[in-house]
Amino acid sequence: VCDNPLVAKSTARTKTATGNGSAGKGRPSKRRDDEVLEAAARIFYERGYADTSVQDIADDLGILKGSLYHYIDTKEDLLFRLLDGTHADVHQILKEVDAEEGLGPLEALELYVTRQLEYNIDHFQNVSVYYHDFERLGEERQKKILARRKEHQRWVTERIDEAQKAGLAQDAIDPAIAGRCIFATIIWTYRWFRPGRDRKDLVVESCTAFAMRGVIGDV
Amino acid sequence: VCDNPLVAKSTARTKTATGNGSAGKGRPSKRRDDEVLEAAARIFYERGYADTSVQDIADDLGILKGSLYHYIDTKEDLLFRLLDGTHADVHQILKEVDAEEGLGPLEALELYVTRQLEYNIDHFQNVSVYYHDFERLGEERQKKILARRKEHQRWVTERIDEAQKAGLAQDAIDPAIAGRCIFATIIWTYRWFRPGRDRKDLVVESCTAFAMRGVIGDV
Amino acid sequence: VCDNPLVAKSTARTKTATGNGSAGKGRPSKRRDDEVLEAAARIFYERGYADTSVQDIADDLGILKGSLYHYIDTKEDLLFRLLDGTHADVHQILKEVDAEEGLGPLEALELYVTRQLEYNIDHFQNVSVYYHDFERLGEERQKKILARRKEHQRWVTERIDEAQKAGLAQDAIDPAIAGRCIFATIIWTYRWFRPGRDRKDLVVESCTAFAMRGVIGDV
Amino acid sequence: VCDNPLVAKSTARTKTATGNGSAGKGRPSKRRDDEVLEAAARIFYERGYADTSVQDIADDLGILKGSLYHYIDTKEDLLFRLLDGTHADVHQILKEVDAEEGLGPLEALELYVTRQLEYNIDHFQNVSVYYHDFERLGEERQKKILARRKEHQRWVTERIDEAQKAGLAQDAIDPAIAGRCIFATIIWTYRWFRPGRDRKDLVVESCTAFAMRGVIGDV
DNA sequence: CATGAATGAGCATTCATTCAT
DNA sequence: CATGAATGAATGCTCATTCAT
Repeated sequence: VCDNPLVAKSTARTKTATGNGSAGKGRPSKRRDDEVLEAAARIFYERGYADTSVQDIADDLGILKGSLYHYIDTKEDLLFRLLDGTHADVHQILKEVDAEEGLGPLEALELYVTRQLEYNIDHFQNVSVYYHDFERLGEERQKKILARRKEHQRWVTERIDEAQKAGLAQDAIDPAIAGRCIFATIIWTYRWFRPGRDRKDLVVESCTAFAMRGVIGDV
Repeated sequence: VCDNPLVAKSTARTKTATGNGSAGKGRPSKRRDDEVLEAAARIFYERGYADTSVQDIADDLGILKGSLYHYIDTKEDLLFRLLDGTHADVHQILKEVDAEEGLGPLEALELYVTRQLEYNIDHFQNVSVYYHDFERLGEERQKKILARRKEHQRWVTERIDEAQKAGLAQDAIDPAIAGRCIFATIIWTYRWFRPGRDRKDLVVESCTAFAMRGVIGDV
Repeated sequence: VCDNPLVAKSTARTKTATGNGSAGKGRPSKRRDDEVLEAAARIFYERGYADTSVQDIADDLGILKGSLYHYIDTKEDLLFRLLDGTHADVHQILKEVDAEEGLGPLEALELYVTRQLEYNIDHFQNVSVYYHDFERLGEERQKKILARRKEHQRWVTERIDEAQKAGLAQDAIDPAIAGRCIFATIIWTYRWFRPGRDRKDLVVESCTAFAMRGVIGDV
Repeated sequence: VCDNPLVAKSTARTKTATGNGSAGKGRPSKRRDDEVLEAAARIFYERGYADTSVQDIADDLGILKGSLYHYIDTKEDLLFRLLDGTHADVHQILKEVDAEEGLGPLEALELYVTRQLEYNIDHFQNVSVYYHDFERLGEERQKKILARRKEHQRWVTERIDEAQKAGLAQDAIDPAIAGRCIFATIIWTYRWFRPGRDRKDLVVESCTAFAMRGVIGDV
C-alpha cells in the first residue's frame, strides 16, 4: 500500500528538547548524551520506569551513579526527554501526512495508519515506555504532551467524518469511536509485536487493512 | 446483538484463588478482606502499583500500616490477588461463550468480543492495573497468568480460521494478526472510555462492529 | 534587681507547633518526641545544622536513621520546632514583663533585660542554634518568626523613647540604635558564657547594669 | 571623636597570609585571585559556607568548577583565607590603636571601639562570615585564629581595669564582663546594620557612646 | 484485631575533588 | 589556564516488613 519513506528520517530529533537552561553545566557532547538516552530507553522498557534505579542506568553505561548526573538533571528529566522525543517523531508523521497533496480522506488516513504502524514497530521499546510511564511525569509535562495527543485524535476523527459525508465510509459508527479503535489497532502492536517472530511488512499491511475495513465497512 | 447476562455474575470471585498460603494467620472476614482489595484496586489504578505505598492503602482504609498486614502477606500479594481475580473473570467469559451451543464461528466470536468489551468497560480500573502492572509480579506468578492468556489468543485465532475456511471471512489476513487486532480493540477501551462522557452500550456495539468488520471484510 | 521567677515556668512549650496535620502517622508519645528535640538541639549546637546529618541525630538516640523519621517529617522540620520553641519562650518573657503593672519604662526595660539574660544563659545552646541556623529555614517559616522578632525591637524602642521623653534617660541616642545595643548585650552572651567559668547571677546583674547605663547615661 | 583614617588602608591584605602551602601550583595573578576571594565572600555571606557549593562560586566567576581549583586548594582553604584576612585587618586595628601615644585608657578604648565599629560596618559581609562559619574550619586553623582573638579580649580588659583603678570608671563591674559587653556592642552591628537604612557615622558614634557609658558609669 | 515503634535496605541527588586533554 | 568528564562518598528521605504490647 505504501512505500515512500517519509518517516525514516524523522528519527533525528531529541534536539534541544531539554531547554538546556542551567548555567555552568556545559552540556556534554551529543554523542554520549544519546547513548545515555538509548540506555535509559532500553532499561525503562525492560524494567519499567519506577523499577529502574539511576544506578541501573549508570551500571549499564559503565559509569558511576554520580557521574550520570553529568548528563541528566533528574531521573524524571530522562523520562521526559525520551517521551518528548518519541512524541515529536509521532507528531512529525502527522505533519508529513497532512502535507501530502492530492489525497482523499481515506487515502490520507490509510497513509497515516501505515506510517504510524511502521514507526511503532520500529520503536516499540520507546512506544512501550511512552504508554506505560507517561503518568510518572509531572503534571506540567504531561499537559505539554497531552495537548499534542489531542491533535491526532482530532485529525483522525475529521478524516473519518469527511469520508462518511462523502459516502466513502459507512456512517453507522461514531467517528470518534472509530478513531479510538484505529489508535487501538496501531498502538497495541507494541504489546505483541516481536521482531523475529513477526514480519514487519506483513503486520503493517494486515493491521492497516483491518483498521481501514473497520472504518469503511460494506458501503 | 447480545443481552444475556452471563457476565454479570462472574464478578463474584477473589475466592481463595491465592491458595491462601500463609500458615496460621487466621484469614480475616471475607467482608473486610474485600474492602482491602477494593481500596488497593482503586489506588493502584490512580497512582500505579510502584508509586503506591502500603501506607497509602492503609490511609485509605483508615487503619495503620502495620494493621494492614493482617490482611495481606506482601504488597505484591495484593497485586496478585487483584490481577488473578480480574483474570478469572475474563477467563470465565471465555468459558461461558465456548459453552454456548449452536453458534457459528463468527457468532461465537462476536459474542466473545461483546462480553469482553462489557467487562472491560465495567471494570476498566482493574483492567488498567492488569495491563500496567502485570510485570511487577514475580516470574512464577506471571507465567501462571500468561498460560491462560494464550488460551484466549488460541481460541480467537481458531474461530477466525474456521470462519475463513468456511468462506465466512476474507482470508487475506493472518488469523493470528487479526486476533491481535481484535484484542487491541477490546482492551484499549480501558485507556479512553470514561463513564459520563461515553455511553457504554453505544461503545460496545460500535467496537464490536469495528472488530467484526475487520475480520470479515467484503466477502 | 529582679528575683521573681516568672520565666522559670516558660520552658514548657514545643506544644503542637508542628501542626501535626499528616494523616496516619499517629504522633508518637511526647516523651520520646522531646528526647529527639533535645538531642537535635545539642548536636545542632555542637556541629551546626548544616554539618549535622540525620544520621548523627539517630546515632545519638541509638536508633536507625530511618526510624528517626517516625518523629520528624524532615530535617528542617526539626530545626523549625527547635527555633519555634525557643522563640515562643522568648516571646513569653516579653508578654509577662509587659503584663507587669506599675512599672515605669526603665523598670520595665530592666526587668525585660534581666529575664532575657537569664533565659539566654540557661538555654545558650538553643539560643546559639537560633542565631546560627535561622537562615536555613524556608522563607515561609523565617517570616513567621521574623514578624514576632520585630515586636521585641518595637517594645524596647518604645520603652527607651518613653524614658527619654520623661527625662529619665539622656536623649542624645536614637532609641532604635540603643535598642540594638541592648539586644547585642543580651544575645551575645551565648557566644561567651560558659557555665563553670562564669557565674550566672553575676553576669546577669553586670550585663543588665551595662545595658541600662548605656541607655540612661548621665541624666 | 575620631577621624584619622588608620583603618582605611588596612583593607589591603590577603597577602600570602595563607602561607601558600601547596607545592608547584604556580599561584595565579593576584588580580584574579582576589576576584575569587571577593566572590566567595559575597556568596558565603548570602548562603552561608555550608550551603555554598564550589559550583556556586565558579558560576559567579563565570568559570567551570574544575577551573576554580586553579585558584584554591580546597573549599575550606577559601574560607580560611577569607577569615584570616578579616582577622588580620581587625588585628591591625588593635596594633594601630595600641601604638597611638599619649592616650589614657578610656581614650584608647574609645578609639578602639570606634575603629572596630567602622570596620565592622564597612565589611559586615566578611564579619558575618567570620562569626557564622568560623567553626567550619579545621581545629588547627581555629586555634591559630583564636589565639589572636584572646589578645583583643585581654587588651580591652586591661584598659578597663586601668580605668577603674585610676578612678575613671565605676568599678562595680568585672572588667572581663564589661569587655564582653563591649565586643557585643561592636560585633552585633553586622546583624542589624543595613547601608541605606542606617547612617554609618551616626551608628558608630551612638554605639561608641553606649559602650563607653556602660564602662564608665556615673563616677 | 490493632497499634506504633523500629528495622534495614534502597534510592535520587549533591558535591568536593581529580585529571587527562 | 581552562575544560568537562568522572569519581566516590555522603545525605535526606522512603518504604515494605516485623513484632512486642
